Amino acid sequence: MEILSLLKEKVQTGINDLYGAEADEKQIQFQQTRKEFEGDFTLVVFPFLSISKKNPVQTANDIGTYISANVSEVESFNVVKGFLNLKFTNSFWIGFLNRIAAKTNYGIKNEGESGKTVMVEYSSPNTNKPLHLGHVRNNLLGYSVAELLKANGHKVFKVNLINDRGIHICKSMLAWQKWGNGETPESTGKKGDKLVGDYYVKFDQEYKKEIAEFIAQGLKIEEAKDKAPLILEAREMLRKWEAGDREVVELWKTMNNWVYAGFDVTYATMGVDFDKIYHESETYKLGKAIVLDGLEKGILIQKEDGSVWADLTEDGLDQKILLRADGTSVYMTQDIGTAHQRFSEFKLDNHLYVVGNEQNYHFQVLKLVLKKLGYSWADHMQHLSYGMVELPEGKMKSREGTVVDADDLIAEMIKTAKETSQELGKLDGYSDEEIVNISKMVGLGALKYFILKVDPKKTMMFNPKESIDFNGNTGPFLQYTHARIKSIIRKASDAGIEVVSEINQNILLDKKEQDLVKQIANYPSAIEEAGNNYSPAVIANYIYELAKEYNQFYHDHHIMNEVNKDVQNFRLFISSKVAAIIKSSTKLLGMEVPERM
RNA sequence: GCCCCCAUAGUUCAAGGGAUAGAAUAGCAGUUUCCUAAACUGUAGAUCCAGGUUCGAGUCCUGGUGGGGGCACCA
Repeated sequence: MEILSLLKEKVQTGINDLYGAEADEKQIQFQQTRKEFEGDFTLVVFPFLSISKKNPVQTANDIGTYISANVSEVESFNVVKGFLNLKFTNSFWIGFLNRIAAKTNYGIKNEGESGKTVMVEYSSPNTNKPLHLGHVRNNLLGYSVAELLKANGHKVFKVNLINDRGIHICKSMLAWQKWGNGETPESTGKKGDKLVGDYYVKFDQEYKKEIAEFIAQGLKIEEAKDKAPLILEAREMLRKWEAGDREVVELWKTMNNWVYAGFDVTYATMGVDFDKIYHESETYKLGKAIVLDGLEKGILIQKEDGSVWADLTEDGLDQKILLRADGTSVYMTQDIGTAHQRFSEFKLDNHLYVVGNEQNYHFQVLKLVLKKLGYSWADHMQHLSYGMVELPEGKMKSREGTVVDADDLIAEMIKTAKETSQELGKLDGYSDEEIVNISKMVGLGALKYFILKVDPKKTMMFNPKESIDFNGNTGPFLQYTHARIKSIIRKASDAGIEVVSEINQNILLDKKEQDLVKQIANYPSAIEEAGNNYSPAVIANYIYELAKEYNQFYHDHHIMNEVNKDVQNFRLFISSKVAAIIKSSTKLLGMEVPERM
């Protein structure tokens, strides 16, 4: 808040006046006053004791006296130990509300306002199997972070780099060729990504059988894995693909298109989108020229077999291969190329990669290699390294059938939302269309909030046996709060009462009302903090606090029955503001909120 | 073997070096002639262990224990 910078300034001059010494800006720490104490903002005075040469209470009293005399917005102060609690005047808070009254998009900056452009890469799936819960976290995070960056005024490009080539795709293709009997999504009624995924699993099963046979014949595991006919065939298929073999390329196109159609459905239900989609089949050769250039300049090294490496041992890391002996690229080479391509194509101030923390080392190396190659923009690459989603029995493993399928999970959430609504009788008398819409909003809202409220960096736990809650600190709680407010506003409107655009300066706010107004005032800084930290969790926590405050206010105060018109106007006004903030903040999490539920 | 990350109520999550470590859920006890009880109120319950730095440590440092991830001419 603007008032905070004013306070900091006054503290500085105050300390100068009182003790004749300069206070370091960093020493001036304001925090929100805790609920159990009287006040709005609190200054921690411990850092000034060496300057004041007095005890904490005396020092706090000195500064408090100075501030309340010199800042008209400060009504009173109190001191608890080394903490100076400042209380603002009633009219300060009313004034604040009147200042934001006309703002239709309070707290949100316009995209482009900051003058910065950011690229956010997220999702980036493989085309050999359907999306699972891990991808869901990635997608929701990527989407939400992109929205947060927009809300902070940046121009944002959302991009997806689809991994549509490589040995894993060939495995699905080969299995389909051998055992598919010409099955298609149409003939089976299966989603394309599911169908292809089934053949990926089929390959693995048959491959394992071959390995087991070889081991029974006395081969070592490594050797068996390397010599199994299926893997040899898959490699041959990859070779043919790279050589442009028509039949293989045709099959590859067909099956990939099945997968894309399936992904599109999942993306659409999750509500995520992209400004641009890259395909690895088109980018995997990028980077080779850059690497060869680096070799020529002596930044990279070449081994006897002709392979090219980056030597990072001086930086405490290993050597990293960048080109194979046969001159082909590896993953890292491609990332070097795509990064270069993007920074050349767009004027990017920042490039964020939303990728799991299992790839921390990869990104560390990527940045380092790019810097060694002399690209200063490498410093503007950020890895949003998010934690894994774990199940009670540990990591999800597709081979062991413990993956939580994205489509199944979403469908389950929507179904539960519908059942819960019906049990509570919430949707009685609603049209089928409304019931479907609201169930979708609530089910997805529960899922999205559940995932996004956790700090992205942390590993999170999901227990499929316990369905995601709809009570307490949940998405539906926020939606319910919104719907309740909308209901009041409708009732008011029916009674001929509209939300006012200015509040009477003379009404007195009680404690609960002040708490609510303070939380409203925190919205812009919550958006900034969430953007700076790439953390939707910051927003999630903020909305929850806001909704909780509102529900308490709602419980204790009447609106329609309030006889004092000014007070009624005020309560209707903050209700409407809270609803607007819930709507705009949940949107940053990719959630929708219903008008009623 | 080497490197990185994590450890908070029974459980799932919060806490920019600052006050008495917050919520939710599960448990217990309540609130509906009153704008939606998917709500509200009360109650009980936690910083892995041992040292250290600091006026002050869940947060920083060292060591240990436990868990996860990475160390491929896979992507």
